[in-house]
Amino acid sequence: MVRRTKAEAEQTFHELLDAAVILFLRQGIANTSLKDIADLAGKTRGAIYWHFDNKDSVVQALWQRNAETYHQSLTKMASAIETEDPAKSFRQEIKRLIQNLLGDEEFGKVLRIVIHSVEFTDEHTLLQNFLTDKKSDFILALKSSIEMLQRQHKIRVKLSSELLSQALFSYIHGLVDNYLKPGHDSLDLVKDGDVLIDMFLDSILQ
Amino acid sequence: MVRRTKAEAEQTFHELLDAAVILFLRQGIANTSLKDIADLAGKTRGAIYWHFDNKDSVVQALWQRNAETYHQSLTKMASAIETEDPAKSFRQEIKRLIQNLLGDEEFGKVLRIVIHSVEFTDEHTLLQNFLTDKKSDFILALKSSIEMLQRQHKIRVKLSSELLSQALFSYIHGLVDNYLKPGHDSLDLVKDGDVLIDMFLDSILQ
DNA sequence: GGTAGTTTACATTCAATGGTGTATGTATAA
DNA sequence: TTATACATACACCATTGAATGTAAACTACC
Repeated sequence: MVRRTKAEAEQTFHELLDAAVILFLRQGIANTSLKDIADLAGKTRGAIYWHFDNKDSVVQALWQRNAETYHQSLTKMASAIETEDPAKSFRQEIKRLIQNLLGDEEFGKVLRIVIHSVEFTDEHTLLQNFLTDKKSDFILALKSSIEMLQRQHKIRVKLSSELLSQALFSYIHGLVDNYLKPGHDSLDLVKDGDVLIDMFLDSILQ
Repeated sequence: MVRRTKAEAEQTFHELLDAAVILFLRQGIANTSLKDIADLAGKTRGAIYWHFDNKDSVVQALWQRNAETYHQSLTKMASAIETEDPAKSFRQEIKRLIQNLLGDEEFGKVLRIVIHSVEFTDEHTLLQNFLTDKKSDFILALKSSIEMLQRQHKIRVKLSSELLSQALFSYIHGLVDNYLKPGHDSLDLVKDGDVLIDMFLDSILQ
């Protein structure tokens, strides 16, 4: 009924996203209608269509709100480890990545949604391409870092940077997936994250 | 119109599943209606509701048709590696697991569907529980095998069997996920699967 | 600095469709 | 003759996107 101030509008934007997170986690993306989200946020679908194009764009907005900054810092990993002891810095960066996930609950929720509720099919949607690009960014950052370490002879394995980055990404992704998946015989990254990362890195780093 | 013979009925059962696979991979589970499946199979929804309870039960039937035997053999891993050289057998079993995936296209497709199209949410569905149990079976098989190897002092890392099995599962799952995900800068398990498995196992096996 | 005009931030309504589960029909195999 | 393997028909609701309405916030102007 009432036109809101710019600040209020931004708040409804966030309230809509907050509601979406709750419902996506609880009942999945496919099983959540835009009306569900609007209802929980105390708004109408009109508000949703004002702020977003459709359901996929809600998910994308969630990423940009709660994950994009972490993702950005991640893509700068290669230059971040140009220190006296790049191998050690590399270790730290990987662990920091996990710590970000553990320390920021909302980030974890968005990751859960993106990993466990977004369908990846042959007919790519805009959202799929968006997320696939994020994955590529991550792998590329790992690859650049690994190449830098290789030049400094800090890598003991004789595999290509391409393969090593894929392997490391797969491992991290697997750990995170396993950690975030509901149904709790999952693993406890809080307790064991550092050890698990160290184990893997020990096998490839000098 | 016509009542089919038992063999014909079994064939439509498979034709329905085949159509479901195609559509699930192409456009996702959520975006595929039962009518879509029936149409592609040249049947009607009546046929689907005769053979299955709902869409989720179609997915479950897919698993049972194309993945269950592999899964079964997998759960017997612990006893399968009770050989002269259990560490070597363990390596082989893990690699054989990957080879199964690479060698059986239909198995790969079902894995893709299960990994990339089934939503995992807080409100568990029957299908989710079904699949989560399969995951647990896998991890348990790894754990038993690892404990057996530990008793024979074949494990060099000092981590618990629980942790090691979670780590190995995560790695394998991550590799497979990465391999099966569409959008091809993915890794090539056909070429590099063995090397990637060896690298990981080298770091934990004597 | 008050006011007319414009845009914003939604709410409401509309139109159309699609999808599900079930119930019922039916020819044939068993 | 009965149960099977579907096809057909029925009833119903959910969801989407767009179109329209609207009051208040903001802007421009005198």
